[in-house]
Amino acid sequence: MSLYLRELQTRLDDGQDRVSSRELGASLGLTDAQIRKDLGRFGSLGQPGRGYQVMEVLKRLRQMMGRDQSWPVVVVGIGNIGRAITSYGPFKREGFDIVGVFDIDPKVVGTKSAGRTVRAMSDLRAVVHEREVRLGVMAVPKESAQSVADELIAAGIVGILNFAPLRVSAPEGVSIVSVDFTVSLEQLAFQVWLAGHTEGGVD
Amino acid sequence: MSLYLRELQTRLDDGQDRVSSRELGASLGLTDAQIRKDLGRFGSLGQPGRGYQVMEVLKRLRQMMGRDQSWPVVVVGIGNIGRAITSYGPFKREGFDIVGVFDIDPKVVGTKSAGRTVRAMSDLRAVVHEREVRLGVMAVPKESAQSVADELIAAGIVGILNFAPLRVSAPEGVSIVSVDFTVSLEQLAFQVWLAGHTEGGVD
DNA sequence: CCATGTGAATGGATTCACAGCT
DNA sequence: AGCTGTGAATCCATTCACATGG
Repeated sequence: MSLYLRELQTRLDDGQDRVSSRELGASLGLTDAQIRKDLGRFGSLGQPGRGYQVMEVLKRLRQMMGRDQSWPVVVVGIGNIGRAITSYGPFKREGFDIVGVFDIDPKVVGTKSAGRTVRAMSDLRAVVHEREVRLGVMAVPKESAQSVADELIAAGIVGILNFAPLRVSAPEGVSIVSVDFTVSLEQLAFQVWLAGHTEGGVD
Repeated sequence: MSLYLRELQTRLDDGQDRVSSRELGASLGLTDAQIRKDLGRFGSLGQPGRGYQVMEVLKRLRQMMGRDQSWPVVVVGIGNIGRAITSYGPFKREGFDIVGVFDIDPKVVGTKSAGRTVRAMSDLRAVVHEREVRLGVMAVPKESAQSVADELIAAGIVGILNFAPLRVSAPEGVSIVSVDFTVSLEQLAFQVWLAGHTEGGVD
């Protein structure tokens, strides 16, 4: 769904002010009817015969998705992935503000990552409360993932972006979204494998 | 679907030799019927009254998904994400073998990443042909993403794992899987936002 | 005439329910 | 009893088709 935001933003940057469902569909790989259904959920924004006004829709979409505000974020686990995350440029532009980076390893605490000093987990609760942080990015090895998740939740975090290759469990009211590189690569390998085995015809 | 592989592998490592659809469902967040339907697609592997033999299913699943072989992989773009990828441990275990790392930036070419020397794009074709590589990981800025993708495809790559925040287009027969951190974070933010706004009741 | 919004139709996936095996 | 495999029923999402408005 946030793909809409990206596409509309791009078109706005290009100076486009109106767009039809057919155009959007072509860019996003969807049918025009699908676009209209999706946008229709946020109210009637389009003008029959003219299409949608990019700026209007963008504004409304951000509003509806709570994206008209800036989201403070904490990052836990400053290994290779954690460093990549803390220095990932696009976040800021999209309204995500990294307000603290943490690690459980005392050897890492005190070092810098993308200009930010890595803090100890004992500081987590204070930062979360002070900055009213609701989102946390967790880039730790799978062995410590569940316990770190528990710490995050205990500190008041209610949404975790998890990079560890396992399903972390969380109580009702806490959202988890996982990114798993291996799973993504496997999906890709499967698609490729399928493409190479369907020409011959599977049963 | 590859979540099955991961879960079953974990259970095998724990010394478990049989598993029921209900157990698997609980771990993966699916119903038992769903598990049976899915596994049933690969033939009748379960024994009524006894469940599934973990090793059997694992073997069969790998076979059916083309995962009984090792997949050579090239990585293009040795920035923060590229480095995280090249040093990401779980890949090797799951049968993905990084056989070459590349970058378009001459300043990066010749440096080392996770023990591997970064090579110039001009070497790409030779490596792909020699090692019969079909999969490529692309961790480059979005400005160069499409052109790098084209180079990969021209070199013979038929599956690209894309980390750039845009839809790269590819000809028929080439698979693209995208990982977009911002989109993932936005999904999370949306879920959290939703959870905080549905108790009060949306229209 | 072009494009939206929306009820109806379609298709696919998930769930139910149960027969049959151990 | 416990659990699989599978047709039937159900649900959800996408697509179609068209009436309506610019």
